[in-house]
Amino acid sequence: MKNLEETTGSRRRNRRGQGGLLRDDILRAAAAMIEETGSEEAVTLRSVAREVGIAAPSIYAHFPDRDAILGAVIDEAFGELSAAVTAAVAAHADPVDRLLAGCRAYVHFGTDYPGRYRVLFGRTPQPDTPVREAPMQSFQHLVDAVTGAAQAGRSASTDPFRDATLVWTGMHGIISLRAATPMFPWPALDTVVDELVRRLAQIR
Amino acid sequence: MKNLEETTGSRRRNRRGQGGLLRDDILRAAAAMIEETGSEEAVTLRSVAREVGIAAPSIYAHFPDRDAILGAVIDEAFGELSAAVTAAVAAHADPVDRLLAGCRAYVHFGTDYPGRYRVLFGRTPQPDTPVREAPMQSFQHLVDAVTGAAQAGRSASTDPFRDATLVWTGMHGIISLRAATPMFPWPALDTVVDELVRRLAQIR
DNA sequence: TGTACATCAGTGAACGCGCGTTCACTGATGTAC
DNA sequence: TGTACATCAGTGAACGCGCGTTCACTGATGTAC
Repeated sequence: MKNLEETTGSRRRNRRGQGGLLRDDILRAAAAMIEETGSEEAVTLRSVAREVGIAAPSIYAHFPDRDAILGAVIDEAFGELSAAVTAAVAAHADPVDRLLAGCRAYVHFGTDYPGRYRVLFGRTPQPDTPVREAPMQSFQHLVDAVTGAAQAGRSASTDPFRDATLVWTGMHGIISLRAATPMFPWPALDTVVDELVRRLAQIR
Repeated sequence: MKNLEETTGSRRRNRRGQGGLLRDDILRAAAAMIEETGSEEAVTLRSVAREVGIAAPSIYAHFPDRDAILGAVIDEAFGELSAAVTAAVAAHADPVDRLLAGCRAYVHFGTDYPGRYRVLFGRTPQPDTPVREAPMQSFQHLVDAVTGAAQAGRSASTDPFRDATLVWTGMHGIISLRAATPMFPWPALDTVVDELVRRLAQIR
């Protein structure tokens, strides 16, 4: 029988100078728990410590408090989302292909990692939350993609900002409504994304 | 100075036979707290009791446990949303007007009462959660509205189920993305709803 | 009309739990001499 | 090459808190006679 409380598991202490490795383990465990439970409430300082196999106070060497863990998970998740979209876009030259590929990558990230997507865009921010610049830059890339399609004569958009806003809204709707109502008979993901983006970005 | 713990406030005991009134007070308080805090975590059995001005165990006369309070709030919220949409639709005769009015009412409910909308459609359901029939019926009304517009020659839709799914997805996206990123320069709500619904329902 | 009593609408104290955080500490690892 | 020692990477116990839930209870209200 295993002692269930505060067990230290089989983890070996890191060597001198390698203390930072624990930070990565903590972030990995927190992200995994968000993905498994589908909510961030389950990510408590003590539950993360348990998952990693360390004593709860050991976390304070790497994060000032519980919120800092979640904040770091958010930063990392946004980096992953951004990288996935960028890579998908880069694989195509045609403006419409680039737009559609980026959108598919965005939606796939959201449906493949619903927990991580939720901490990014599924919560009402506290009034004192600072505005993050990175998402705004990514949105600008989407505006640019719609503009590019319009300039190539492939979109009827006369207001790329407005249409990019609609596209982003629609993609967010696909991700979060599917997560909220998994029993609904959803059609195949990629065809829905393509159709939605084509209509909202006025692709012709 | 007021005693902050477990104070009973100025509430008067209900008369015999009127015990059910407390149930309504509990639901009202729970809904108000969800709206104020923007999350359901804050709705604890004890915080609701505090808000109503009763002792915590008094709740057990009306709800078997904490989850039952939230479940009742959800049922009530869905009734309100459904009534708002039905009333809006009934005010119009033209098929496109009916569709747009219903969609506007849906989105307004979501943006006016983001907390209530979130408990309805903002969470990943537990695997054992029973499927609720009422939302499926409401979705069928949306399919009917798109079908009606198509039959009147006002929509190019050849697949009303698919297009109603897109419309629902888009409306959900408007509500939840606005709640998640309030600092974004969102355009006026009604024009966004109209444009989105027109494009996704293929109104002409 | 008076009174005993059943019922209803709650209360107050207590329980065990997991939480975030603090504090003083330990013991292996590397380094200066 | 040997050894004293500083440092690093953590630990274990404890704290006060709010939580959901239980239990035995209280006292006002209505009713039967």
